[in-house]
Amino acid sequence: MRDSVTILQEHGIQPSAQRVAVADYVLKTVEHPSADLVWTRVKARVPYISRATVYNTLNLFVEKGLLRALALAEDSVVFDPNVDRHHHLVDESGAIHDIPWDKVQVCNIETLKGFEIHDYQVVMRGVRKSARRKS
Amino acid sequence: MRDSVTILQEHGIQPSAQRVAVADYVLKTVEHPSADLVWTRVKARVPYISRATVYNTLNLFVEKGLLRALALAEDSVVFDPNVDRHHHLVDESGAIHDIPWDKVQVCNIETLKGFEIHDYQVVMRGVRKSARRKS
DNA sequence: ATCCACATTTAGACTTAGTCTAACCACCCA
DNA sequence: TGGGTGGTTAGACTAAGTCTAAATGTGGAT
Ligand SMILES: [Mn+2]
Ligand SMILES: [Mn+2]
Ligand SMILES: [Zn+2]
Ligand SMILES: [Zn+2]
Repeated sequence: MRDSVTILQEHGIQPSAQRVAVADYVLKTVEHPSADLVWTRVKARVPYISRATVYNTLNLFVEKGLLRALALAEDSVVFDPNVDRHHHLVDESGAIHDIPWDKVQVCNIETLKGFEIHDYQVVMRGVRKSARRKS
Repeated sequence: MRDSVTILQEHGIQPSAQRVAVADYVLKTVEHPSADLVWTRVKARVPYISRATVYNTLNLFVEKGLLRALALAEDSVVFDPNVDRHHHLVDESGAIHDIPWDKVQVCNIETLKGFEIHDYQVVMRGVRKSARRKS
C-alpha cells in the first residue's frame, strides 16, 4: 500500500495530521463506511479530531477524486476508496460488497435512445452465503 | 386508471380521505417524489393533511406493496408506484426516469459465487437529451 | 528565529429528513 | 348514548449533514 502522505500530495492536498489519519483508514478500507463510522474509526487513533474535520476531509477527498460517495441505502451516504468502475451488492445485514466490473455485463446501455449515459452500475440486494460451512 | 379506493381495499387498507388523496397522487405519478414533495402535491387538494399522515401513509403503502422506496440520491428517499422490475436513470437535474426492464440486459448475475441475489437493477447517471430540437 | 498571511481545525449552531408520542377525532356497534 | 377501535394530528425528538466564526497551525519571506 502506498503512503497516505504521498497520495495526498499527488492530489494537491496538504497532508495535515488529521487528513493523513482519515486517509490511512478510508483509502484502504473495504467497509464502505458512513461519515460517522469514519469518525469513530479515526478517533481510535486521533482522539481529538472533530466531526467537522472528518466531513470536510471526506468531501475534499471526493472532490479530488480519491473517494466516491455512494447513496446505496437510506439513512446515510457511504464512502468508497475504490474509484474504478464496479458494482455493489447491498447485503441484508447492511454490509456492502464490491462486485468486480467484469463479473456481470450490462448490454444495450449505449442503444438507449433519448439519454446520454455518463455512468452506471448494477446495484444488487441479497445476502452473502456463509463462506463454506463453519463446522 | 383504477379507482384508488378499490386499490386500497384490495390491499387491505382502510380508504380514509387522507389515504385516498395520497393514493390519487402517488400511485399515478411518474415524478419519483420525495415524501415532502408528496406532502406538497397532496396539500394542494387536501390542505389540512398533516406531514405525519403523509409519512405514515407512504410507509404503509410500501409495506403493503403498493409502492417502492428507492435510495437513489443523497438527501432523500423517493417513492415509486411502479413496483415491477425496472431500471433507473438519475438525471443530472435531479429528475429520475424509468428505464423498462427489457431495454438493457444484465448477464452473469446468477453465476455470482458466494452471494444470493434477491433483487437488482441498473442505476444510471446522465442527462435526457432534449427530445428533438425545440425550434 | 520571527513574523505573517493563509490554510486548517474546531465547537457548536443550524437545517432538514424522518420517526415517535400522546392527545384527539371519527366511525362502528352495544 | 357511551365505549372501543382506527386514523390523524401537532409538535417534540433524532440523526445526517452543513455552516459559521473563532482559534490554531504552517510554510515561506525576511
Ligand atoms: Mn434520517
Ligand atoms: Mn441531510
Ligand atoms: Zn465499492
Ligand atoms: Zn421507477
